[in-house]
Order: sequence, then C-alpha cells, then structure tokens
Amino acid sequence: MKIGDVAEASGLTAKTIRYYEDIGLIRPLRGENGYRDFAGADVHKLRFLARARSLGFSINECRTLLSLYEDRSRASANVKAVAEAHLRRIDRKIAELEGLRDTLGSLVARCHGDERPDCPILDDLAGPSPGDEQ
Amino acid sequence: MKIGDVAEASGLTAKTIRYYEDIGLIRPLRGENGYRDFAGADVHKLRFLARARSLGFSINECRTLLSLYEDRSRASANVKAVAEAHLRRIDRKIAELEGLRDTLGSLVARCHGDERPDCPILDDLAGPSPGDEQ
DNA sequence: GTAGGAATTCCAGTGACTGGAAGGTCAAGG
DNA sequence: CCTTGACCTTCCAGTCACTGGAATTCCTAC
Repeated sequence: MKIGDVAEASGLTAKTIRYYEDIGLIRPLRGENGYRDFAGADVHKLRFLARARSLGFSINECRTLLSLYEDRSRASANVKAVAEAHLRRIDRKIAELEGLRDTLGSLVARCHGDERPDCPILDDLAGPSPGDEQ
Repeated sequence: MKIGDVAEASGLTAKTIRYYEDIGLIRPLRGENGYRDFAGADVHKLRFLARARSLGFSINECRTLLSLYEDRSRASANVKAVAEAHLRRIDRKIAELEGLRDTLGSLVARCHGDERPDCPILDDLAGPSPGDEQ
C-alpha cells in the first residue's frame, strides 16, 4: 500500500505519515523503487495514532499508548493513568479558558463599542490610571 | 531603567522583553554601554502586553491593541471587535475541550484500571475490531 | 516521447518563547 | 589594581507537531 492510499485510509496527510516515520512511530517497508510499502498493521497503527491525536494526546503519550497497545500483557492501570493525566490537563485548560472567558466577557459587555474612544477593555489592559492611588 | 528592573516591574522575563523588542513591540533607548534603557512609557507598554497576553490575545492581536491604545481617537468598536473575536475563539476552544473531556472521561470511567490487560481506552483507540462487521 | 500525478528528499517556517554559550560592564571588597 | 559575581549583550538552537515548497525521480497512460 502506498502512502497516498494510507493517507486516505487513516485520515492523516502523507506529510504527517512521513513525519511519524521520521520520529519513529512507524517503520514501513520500502519497495524496489524506494517507495514506502505499508502493511495492514502500519495502517492500523496510523489509525490508532490519528484517533489518539484527535483526543488531544501528545505525540509522546501516543508513543506510550502505542507501546502499551502492543504489549499484550500490559496492565490497564497503566493506560488509565496516562488517560487520567490527560483528562486532568484538559480540565485545567477548560478552567483556565473559562476564567479568561469570564474576565474578557465582562470587559466586552462593558464596552459600548461605538465610534467613541472611551473603552473599558483598553482601560483594563493599561492597568491602574497613573492618577489613581492604590 | 535596566531590563532586570523592567522584568520585575512588568512580570515578564528579560528574555521575553528582548524578544518583544526583536519583533518590534517596543523600542527602548540604549545607553552608552549598549544596555537597554527603558522609559516609563516602555514599562507601561510591557505591562499592557503582559496583561493582554495573560488574557490569551496573540502577539498580533496585542500589536493591534497596542496601536489602538496609542491612537487617542480610536473607536472603541475596533477594540471590541478584536476582543469579541478572541472571545469566540475561547468559546470554540472550550467547546472542543469539553467534547474531549466527555469522550475521554467516559472511556476512563469504563476502564477498571487494574493489572489485567483488558482496556476500553485502547479498544477505542484501536477502532473497530477486525472481526466486527460495520 | 511526453504529460500528469504521485512518490522521494531536504530545507525552512510556524508561535511565542526558552536555554545556553561566549563575552562585555559595573560595583563592591580585598 | 584585581577579582568576584551579578547583570547585561548577542547569537544560535530547541521546543511541538506539523506544513509548505523546491527539486528530483517514478510510474502510467496516451
């Protein structure tokens, strides 16, 4: 199977697949002509990677997950630990973004948004006015 | 004022401040010895930038916001438009992360996480089993 | 033989810094 | 006067996960 077909089958681009080979996530064979020749297992791995990436796992986490996947005797606890760490990261990121949304939302709400220069958003960014005490 | 003091005063690192000069966000003067010599206005700008960055605005948005801030006759509508675009981006990102959290959360919940190899998380990543129809 | 499409490699760029090396400047202490 | 140490300078490389593009080769069809 050539890289174009594999791209089609996995939902990744040919560029990305070459990159994954570069960093050692896959090791496709090579044909006489130098073209990569992907086996079914390679395609399966790439689909695995595509799914894991779409869930937000980093490349290194993907590497770990792949090796756990290929270790028939792994403990599910190891997998769960990776997923839970990622889940906590997602939760922290959501909390952070919600904080930003609240702050920014209230500034936007207070900005009349017309042709006048007066603007609470810029006032906030600029910090306390030079004349303000404390 | 030297870069170390400005770093202290703005909450940015010296590295970051040099970088901001590199990309043209600030233009501090130079002393005889080649050291940067920051004026009060530079410090004010850097605090503005630190605040805007902490609200998640990109460097380019910060550039726009700074120029609006320095344009005494700007319309607040322009500022509001930048902030609203950012707010929408934050909302989209939150929605995306919530989707990930839901998917990943349910996988984690279904994984018993013990010493056995059976794992719904890896099963999901691996996609439909080869034997499954449809 | 020629056109095209698809494959190959390699280099550079993205965003916003961060780390580190190699060297210059300055104030205090011996 | 010399050293020490803290601070400053520049420049280059690395981060993460690709993405774009150039130059070249390969295969297939007409």
